[in-house]
Amino acid sequence: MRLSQSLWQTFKEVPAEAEIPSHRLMLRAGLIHKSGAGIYNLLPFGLRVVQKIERIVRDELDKAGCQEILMSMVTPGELWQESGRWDLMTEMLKFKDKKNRDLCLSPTNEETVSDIFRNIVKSYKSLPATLYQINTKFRDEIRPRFGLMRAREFIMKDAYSFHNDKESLDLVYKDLYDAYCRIFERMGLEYTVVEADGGAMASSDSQTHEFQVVAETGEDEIIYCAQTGYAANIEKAKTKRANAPALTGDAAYEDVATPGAATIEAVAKLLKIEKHHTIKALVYECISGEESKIIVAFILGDDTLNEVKLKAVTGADHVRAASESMLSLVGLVKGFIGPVGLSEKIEVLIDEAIDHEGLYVAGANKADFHTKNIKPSRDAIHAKRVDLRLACSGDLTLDEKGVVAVRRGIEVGHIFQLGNKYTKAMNVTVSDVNGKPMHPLMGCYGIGITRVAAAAVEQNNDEGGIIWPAAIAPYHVYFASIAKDEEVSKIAEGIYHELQNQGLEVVFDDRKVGPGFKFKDSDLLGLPVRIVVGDKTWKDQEKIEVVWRHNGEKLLVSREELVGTLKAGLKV
RNA sequence: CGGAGCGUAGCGCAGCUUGGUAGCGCAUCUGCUUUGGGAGCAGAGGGUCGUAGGUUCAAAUCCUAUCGCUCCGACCA
Repeated sequence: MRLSQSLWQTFKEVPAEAEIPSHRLMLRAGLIHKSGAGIYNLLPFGLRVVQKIERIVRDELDKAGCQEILMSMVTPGELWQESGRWDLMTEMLKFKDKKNRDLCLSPTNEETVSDIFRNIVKSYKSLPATLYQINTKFRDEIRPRFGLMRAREFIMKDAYSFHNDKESLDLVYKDLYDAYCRIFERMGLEYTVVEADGGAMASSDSQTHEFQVVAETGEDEIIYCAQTGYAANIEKAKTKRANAPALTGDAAYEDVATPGAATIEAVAKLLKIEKHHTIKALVYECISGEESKIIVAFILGDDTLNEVKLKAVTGADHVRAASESMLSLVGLVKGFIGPVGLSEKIEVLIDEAIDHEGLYVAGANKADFHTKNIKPSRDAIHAKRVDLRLACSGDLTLDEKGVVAVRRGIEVGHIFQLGNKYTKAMNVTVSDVNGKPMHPLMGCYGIGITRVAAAAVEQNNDEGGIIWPAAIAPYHVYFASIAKDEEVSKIAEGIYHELQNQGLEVVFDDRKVGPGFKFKDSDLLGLPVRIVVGDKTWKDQEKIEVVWRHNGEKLLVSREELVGTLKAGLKV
């Protein structure tokens, strides 16, 4: 590919809108172009990256026995009404056609694939079956951001499997898990597989894993233990607190005056105790459908509540902190809420990190008073013990064999066991061995293709620009011809053709610009290797300069050695 | 949806306080000279100052409304 005849423009200056490295660099390197909030066009080099990613995904999924299909991007609303998600999926872009029929742009495709499946598959003998597609998705995110990282329109690979029983689902789930590992390994990305929360997609107790590309700018927090290998999304992570023993004894509880001490900080200071010897009350409004109820959650004074866990425990669709007016409505005094003397009508949860036999200080349920020597097993008998605390750096794993740390990650893949949630809702049945209808079990498996491209840049860049892993780089070689001499220019032309004939993907920079300009563009675009043919090195020693982008290693090779050197380094 | 900020040439910005001929750098085009880390000189093209009202002799500038974009939060498979 000749740059002199290509549509490619790089930018020295960064568009003000771009905040994170991948977004900045992809704009500057001329890979993408923005049309609107969260809506991007892929330019030639950007598209090639996406195609490279897709090729790896297809290859591994086909090997894993999946079949590719292509589902319509526009879906009839009735399918979503059937599954009950028409009103639940708030980020779905809905519209009507000329005949006033409901339609939407697919944010995901469980409904469509179920519809296909129920119309085609009749027997248990056809199972298991796994279908996938690589297609554009549209999610009308409340806040799109970071370029391709969280765009509204994006390309996703989504796969769906159908099974007769749990064993079959487990097997295919494992196959896809392994395929995903191979996919991200082949792409040259540093990733972690973490346990995750099923969220709105599946129930919270179903098996689900996220594939997270490790990067500082990631939107997700991951709890990771180097010693034991434990890894989980912080939303899901279960850990143990380290070194925070409770006070012990048998003293009866008693109220103490704590005027104005409405925060844990103030109470601990006033009573000269550790924060983890206090119990903090958090009041939440838990909303399920039309109904909402008030729940009081107790956690240790210096812990943070994990709202995803709360949501899972209460089975609510949404949880949110209760407003002050709601507190007074149910007779709670903000800043002085505690388990003793609390109305039995209020549902109470107590975190497992609180020692049931320990002694704690908590609010006395009246202004300016706290209660000390509260022993949960004796004094908080209405409270249901559940895991609510947000894991944090320094915690121990549950088996106490390792210490965990927090990392940030970009979720590039997510696999779920859906069970029969959708096959039931959509009435998908096949005949079982006895000829009776049964609802197959489902699994679903996603990879954000365009997000992978952004994540790869996020993980691999320096001051000069992008450093593409060879497997997903738009081209293999950046060939800067900086020859002025006509003879040497001809040699460069010859080398360009030779490389192409050898199957190497070459960007031939034959533009009439200075060498510095070409080197800067080369670094910015970030192809794995740059070669340079110039008058000096060629005329003096008939050598070609080879520079590897990832480590800056520079060497001079002869024309005979060139192809071998490149192929060995690129592993192609 | 709550909070903050920004809309002036393709990109980055100045001008706005105190109303009076729309500017700078990069990019683009032409010519000449250059060529191993974003070259130099000379010249050129490109903007109804987001949009719509209003105030005024006069609005990029003041007022009102509206649209768009970005960031933080809420939210998010």
